[in-house]
Amino acid sequence: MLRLSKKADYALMAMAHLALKPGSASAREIAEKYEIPTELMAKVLQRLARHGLLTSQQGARGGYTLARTATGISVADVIQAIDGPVSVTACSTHGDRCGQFAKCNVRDPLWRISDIIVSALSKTMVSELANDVPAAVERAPIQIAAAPVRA
Amino acid sequence: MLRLSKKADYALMAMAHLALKPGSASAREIAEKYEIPTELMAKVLQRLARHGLLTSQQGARGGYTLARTATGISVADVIQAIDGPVSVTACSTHGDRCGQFAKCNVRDPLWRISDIIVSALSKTMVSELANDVPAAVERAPIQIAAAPVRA
DNA sequence: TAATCTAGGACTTGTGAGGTCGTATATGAG
DNA sequence: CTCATATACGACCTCACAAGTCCTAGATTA
Ligand code: SF4
Ligand code: SF4
Repeated sequence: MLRLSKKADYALMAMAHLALKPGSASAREIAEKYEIPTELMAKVLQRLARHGLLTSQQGARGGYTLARTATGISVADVIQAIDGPVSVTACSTHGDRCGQFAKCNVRDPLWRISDIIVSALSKTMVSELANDVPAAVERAPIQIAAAPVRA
Repeated sequence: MLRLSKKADYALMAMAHLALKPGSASAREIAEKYEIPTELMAKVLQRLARHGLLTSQQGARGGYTLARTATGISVADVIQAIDGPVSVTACSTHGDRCGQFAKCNVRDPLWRISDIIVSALSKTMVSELANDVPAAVERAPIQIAAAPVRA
C-alpha cells in the first residue's frame, strides 16, 4: 500500500544515475547497468524528456541529460512526470469523485496527510538521491501548511 | 499513484463514524450510511476487529465498537490492519527484493521518505478524523529521525 | 548507407484491488 | 423453540491497470 510504481522507481534510478554521470547516457546504457528492461527504460526516459526534466539527443551517440541541475529537480517532479499527480485518495484529482464523495467524512483530513507527503517528496531533491546524504543530519522540519502543491 | 486502497478508505470512514457514535454500530448500518457495499464493509470491519482495533458483538443487536479510545488509534494502525505494512518501495517488506535490489541506487533515500510518511500517518489519530480539527493550527513538525516505526 | 539512437503508438500479459457468494455460527426477541 | 439479525470467514469472480513487449518511423553520426 502507498507503494510507488515500478516505472517511477526506474525513473528515480535513472535520474540519480544521470545526476552523477557527466555528459549524457543512453537508455540502453542505464537499463543494462540496473538490469531494467531496456524498452521500458526507454519509455520512461522519453516521458521524463517530454516533461522537461531531461533533454534528449537523437541519433547515434545520442542520449539523455538532466535538463536542470540535480538540486533543482525534486522526486515529486519525477514521480508526477511518470505517474501523474500524487493523490492519496481517489477523489483528490479533478472531479474523480468516488461514490462516497457526498457522504465522506474523512476527505479533508486525508488531504492534509496528502499534503504532508507531497511536501516530503518536493523537498527531497534528485541530488540527494545521487550522493545519498550521509546521515540526514539536520533537515528542515516538514510543516503542514508548507505545501501549496496541489495540481 | 501513492493512493491508498479503497478498503483502507472505508476502514477510516468506519472508524471515524464509530469514534463519534456512542454504543455500537453494525456493518450494515455503516455501509448504508456511507453507501459502501455491505459485504465489503463487513469484511473490512472483521479485519479491524481481528487486529484488535474494534471489539465485536455477535448475534442480533450486535455490532462493533472501538477497542480503544479514538485518541489512541492512529490512521497508520488502521491502514496497516487492512493493507499490511505501509511500503513505498517493493523491497521494503522482508525479503521482497525486486530484481534491482542488488544494484539499486535509490533504496535508502526512498526508505527515508517512507519513514516520513509513516510518521505522518502515525501522528494522525482517528479522533482527528472524527471531529475534523478546525484548522490544523500548530501541529508538531515531522522530524525525519522520529520514526522507529518499521514493521 | 549502415549502425545506433530517440519517439511513440499498439499490443499482450500478469497481478491485485474491489466486489460477490455461500455457509457456519452466535444471540436476542417473540 | 425458532426466527430474524448479526458476525466470521473462506472461495470465488471480474476487471482495470501496471508492467512489459513489439513494431515502425525518424534523427544523427561514423
Ligand atoms: S471515500 Fe472520501 S476520501 Fe476516499 S476517495 Fe471517496 S471522497 Fe475521497
Ligand atoms: S528498485 Fe530499489 S528501491 Fe525500488 S524496490 Fe527495487 S530495491 Fe527497492
